[in-house]
Amino acid sequence: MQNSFTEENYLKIIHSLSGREGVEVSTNALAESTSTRAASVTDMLRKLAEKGLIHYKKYQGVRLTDSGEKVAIKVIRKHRLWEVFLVEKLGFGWDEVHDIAEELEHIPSEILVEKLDTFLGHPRFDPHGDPIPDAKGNLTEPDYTILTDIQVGEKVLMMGVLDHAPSFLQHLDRSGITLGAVIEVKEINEYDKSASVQINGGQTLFISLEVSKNLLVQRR
Amino acid sequence: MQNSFTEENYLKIIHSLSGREGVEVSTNALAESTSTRAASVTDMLRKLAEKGLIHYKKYQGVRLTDSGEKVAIKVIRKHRLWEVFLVEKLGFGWDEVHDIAEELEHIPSEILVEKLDTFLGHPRFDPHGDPIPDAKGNLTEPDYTILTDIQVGEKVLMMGVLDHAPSFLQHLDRSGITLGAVIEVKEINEYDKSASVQINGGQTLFISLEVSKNLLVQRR
DNA sequence: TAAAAAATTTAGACTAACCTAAAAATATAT
DNA sequence: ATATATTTTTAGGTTAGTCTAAATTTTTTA
Repeated sequence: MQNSFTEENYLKIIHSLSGREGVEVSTNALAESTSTRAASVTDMLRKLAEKGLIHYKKYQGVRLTDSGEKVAIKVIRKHRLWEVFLVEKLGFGWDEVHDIAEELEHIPSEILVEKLDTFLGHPRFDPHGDPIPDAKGNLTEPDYTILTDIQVGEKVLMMGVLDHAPSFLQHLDRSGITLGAVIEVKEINEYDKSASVQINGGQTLFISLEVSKNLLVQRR
Repeated sequence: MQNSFTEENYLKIIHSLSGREGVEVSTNALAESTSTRAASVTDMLRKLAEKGLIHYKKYQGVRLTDSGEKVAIKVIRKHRLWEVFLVEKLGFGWDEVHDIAEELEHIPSEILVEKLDTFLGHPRFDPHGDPIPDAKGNLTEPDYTILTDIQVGEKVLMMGVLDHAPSFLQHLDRSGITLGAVIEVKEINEYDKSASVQINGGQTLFISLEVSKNLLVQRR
């Protein structure tokens, strides 16, 4: 039995909100993320539970079943592959692709996804540094560190972002902070935790705590 | 105001059923093509008329308005561009792409279509030989001739198909009849109008009237 | 630990797109 | 030209996904 566009979205959002440990997701959190009302979420949760896609006990929050997890990961795989296509092949900016990929991710056709994956050369990461699950549904989260956890003097590689908002990504573009950039933390301001960082051994710039909190980096 | 997936489909089908002269399309024909019941079609026609997308008088059949025509042509442009993508870039066969393109054609984003068009090198025809409308909505039908109108002794170029059914296309594949092939009509059987044709100056084969009726060719 | 606040669910409605059955309009045939 | 057949529309209903308002459960606070 096929899942609807809307059902797929709920599963994807439950996946992302429940994090790596598969923690319970609240009705209100889902209402917020789906831009609907809590009452609508409750209706949908009952349906998803009946289909065996989520574990759901009234008032207790919700968690994906193995079968729900599978569906969610397939959607995420499609989303991220399409994002690669849009950026690498069509020349979109990383700040422009999210909404279009939200639509493309629901196109149903296993063969399409696999041919797209091959066409793109089996990319491991999407344009925001998020890992792309493989065809079997294996999704291995890289051990990224948030920039706020990096000490003064350390040199790290910029590997991803937590916030995918266009305005944030555009801000990074203007600062010259791209995936793969080398970031050296020169100084941290005790008062507001803003940082002074050097990009690729060149330009030094100040970044606010808000920005640091959303940058995923890797020690080398 | 945005049109729904379903509305776009009705407009596209009205376009194709009303042919080049913009003839009236009947409710029953639409019910057939949309795989719904006539009563459902009537509901949708009332809605499309209210939106100014069709001319509709009860019991009189239906015709696209200029604004409906614009929407239909945009959908057709997207459908055909995606088909080119699926065949040229992803390696699908021309018999495999229709259903997937039916989904992709409804992805909303003007920029996406234009970037896709550029990526594909502004193709003029889709994998079945159908012309692709340009960004301004100009759709010029080439002057194809149906193979049944070709006389014995004439040499023509295979340029398109009327029937897009996978089984028909696969039959052509097995016969070596591809777009661009040179077809020379060697003989026409008076009794059943089947023909004997030579492909690319090589193999000679017999094709039934049913096949001839669905082959679009061009005199040179 | 009882009262207040917050979160969640239930009840009842709405819209889009579909359905069946019956009525009305148009077309065909005698 | 009237009777019959066909086509189309109307009437009333269904499902998915949403809503608001009210009721219920859980959590927090005093």
